[in-house]
Amino acid sequence: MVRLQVDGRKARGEKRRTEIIAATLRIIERDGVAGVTHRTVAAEAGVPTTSTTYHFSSLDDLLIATLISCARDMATEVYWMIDRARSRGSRGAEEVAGLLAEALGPRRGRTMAEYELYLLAARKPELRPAARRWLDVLTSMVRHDDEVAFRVFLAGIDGLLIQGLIDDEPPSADELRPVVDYLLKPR
Amino acid sequence: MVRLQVDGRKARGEKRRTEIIAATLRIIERDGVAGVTHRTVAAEAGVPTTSTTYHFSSLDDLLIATLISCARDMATEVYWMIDRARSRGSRGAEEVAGLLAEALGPRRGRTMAEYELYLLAARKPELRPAARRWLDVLTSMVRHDDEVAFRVFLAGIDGLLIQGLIDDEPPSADELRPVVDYLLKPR
DNA sequence: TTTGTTTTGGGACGATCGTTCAGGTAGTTT
DNA sequence: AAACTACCTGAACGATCGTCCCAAAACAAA
Repeated sequence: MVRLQVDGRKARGEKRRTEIIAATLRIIERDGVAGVTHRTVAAEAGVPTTSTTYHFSSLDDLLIATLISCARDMATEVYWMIDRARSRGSRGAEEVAGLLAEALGPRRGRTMAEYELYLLAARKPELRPAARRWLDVLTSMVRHDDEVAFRVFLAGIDGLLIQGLIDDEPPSADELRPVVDYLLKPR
Repeated sequence: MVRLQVDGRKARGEKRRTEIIAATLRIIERDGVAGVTHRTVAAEAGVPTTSTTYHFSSLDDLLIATLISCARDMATEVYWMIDRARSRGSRGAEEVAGLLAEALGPRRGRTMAEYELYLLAARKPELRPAARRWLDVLTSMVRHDDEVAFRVFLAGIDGLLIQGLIDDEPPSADELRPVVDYLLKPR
């Protein structure tokens, strides 16, 4: 018989799976990948310890699933960033500078988590497609009048973010805007 | 009595201390910060486990000492890079592109270790001065005709490195040169 | 030599780790 | 109803972890 509704058991399982992933991401934001254990994740998600081993065959599996999910979110955020920046025309730099300041301020933990994905992907090849996704989204959305300038822009964004993470105080959008302007200015 | 020679015991201790730090760095290059334990470090250095706890009051202390030492090496390397790039005049871009390709190729493990320092420094404020040292060296050595262009250059270098770490194959100096050229070209 | 200081290293403690297992529950199919 | 499947979970195992303790060795100062 063809069932239109999904198996209720599988539905609950899938829901818990995503809850565990969300809890893992919260822990990475707070304590880094080093803080991720079956027990800390289970406690954060409010589930028994064995639940994380049931839904993920190993701790590595859990980490990989979490960071892939994180990368997917990042890609869609980049998508909407481009969309907004376009609608603001020549003030795209302001939009970008604002988002960078946000990534280094209120969303600092998330940004650190994303760069831990980067480094984990450097060591685990299976994570690289996920880590590259936001780069791919940007590349596919932007017109390439100048390939080199575009690569400089991508590298500059990454560099500003990672350098901003070790500043004692997160840089403001006003401090970032001239640099972003320089990055976006055609020549 | 004033002794010109150092205490032989302290000398040996200091030597073993640096050996432990070197072993720790090798482990970070190979397995990342996650692979660092008192026992793995001791085995790599060929010393008993308790030796690492004697010379470093905690595992955190060992990590901090290692990454500070790593940052100091990086700063002196940057110093000589600038020196060589200057002596090559307008071909400084070639020098920089070559060093980037080297950092992403043969010295890939070391580069990953350096960025793990970055992320550790993002979470541990006491590491930030060490992590910023190579930026400071560059900043102090280079004439600031254009502050913004210089900041773009620094960010671009960082971005190229971290993006190169998740490439399936490390980029060659030839691929990097146009981007570095664009970064260095005055306007 | 005697006394004091620093380094060395074997052994062990309690804590925490990843993972397994077996029994129990809830939902689906026949 | 029974049979089957998928999810849940408490308990526990062996391994490994950071760290401490203490006696021996090496060296310096008296």
